[in-house]
Amino acid sequence: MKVHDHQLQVPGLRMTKQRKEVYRALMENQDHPSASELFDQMQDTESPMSLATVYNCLEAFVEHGAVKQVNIDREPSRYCQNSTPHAHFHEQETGTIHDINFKPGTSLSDILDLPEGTEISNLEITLKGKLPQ
Amino acid sequence: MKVHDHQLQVPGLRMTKQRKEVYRALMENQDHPSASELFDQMQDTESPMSLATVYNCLEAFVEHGAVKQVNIDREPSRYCQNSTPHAHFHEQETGTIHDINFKPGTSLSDILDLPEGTEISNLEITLKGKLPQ
DNA sequence: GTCTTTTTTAGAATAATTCTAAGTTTATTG
DNA sequence: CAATAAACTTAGAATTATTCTAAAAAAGAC
Repeated sequence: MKVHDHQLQVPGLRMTKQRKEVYRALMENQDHPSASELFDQMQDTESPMSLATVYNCLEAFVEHGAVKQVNIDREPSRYCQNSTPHAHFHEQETGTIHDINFKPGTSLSDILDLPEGTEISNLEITLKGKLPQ
Repeated sequence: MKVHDHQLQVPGLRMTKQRKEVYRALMENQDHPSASELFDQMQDTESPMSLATVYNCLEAFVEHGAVKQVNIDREPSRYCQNSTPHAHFHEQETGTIHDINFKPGTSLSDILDLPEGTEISNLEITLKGKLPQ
């Protein structure tokens, strides 16, 4: 069994060789690549694939909750291997995207004036600005 | 002086008749229209205008901080007359977008694990789900 | 009024994403 | 295993929100 093989599974999803490669690329990189950046990476693997397939794979992962799709402004979607709830910080100077975790024990309803009984199925928090150096 | 005329000003921005109409439409409606919805509305006014102009006007308002551009998923941008910091709730069944205010005295840094000294220039919070009837 | 800058405009261009329809792979069933 | 069905991949076309272009119109400055 190769290193990392145990990670290359998404429950309920058939893992074709294309999906494995896309998933591996996402898991191994800490940045937030776009579909076309992933497509470029895929050309150097054992299973180069079409851009449509990259999109198809990503869509399947997102639908299965294994990957998060990150939309900032009208820029191309980016994809995030961290599927737990978290926020994104978009550093203005570099364009880098950082994951920001919630403080333990807190939740959005601590600061938002939401009616009682609101059911949240999805949330996206994006900050833009400058991180200290 | 007509009703509402006093509102039709954006500091630092020349108010052409096209901009006045777009701004009025945004201020008078509580929904979050897209550029093309605004374009349609503009056809019934005294100064029907091109779609490019609607986009130009909106861009100017957003740059001047008078209007907020709301991006949800990859849907067309929507525009929000509420330029103060707030969140957006996207009701799944109807597609309606509601403004959600912050609880007084709270801020995002109450719940997010941000490094000290972080400068936030912009934030976007979008929730999706169901509001109680 | 003349000059300069800004704005508007129609239409073309761009680009991320989705669609289509055919081919390929994988799973299932007898 | 062979046959069939279902799911996946693919190249290329289509879609579509938005931006760009270059020329005309409007507004402001002098």
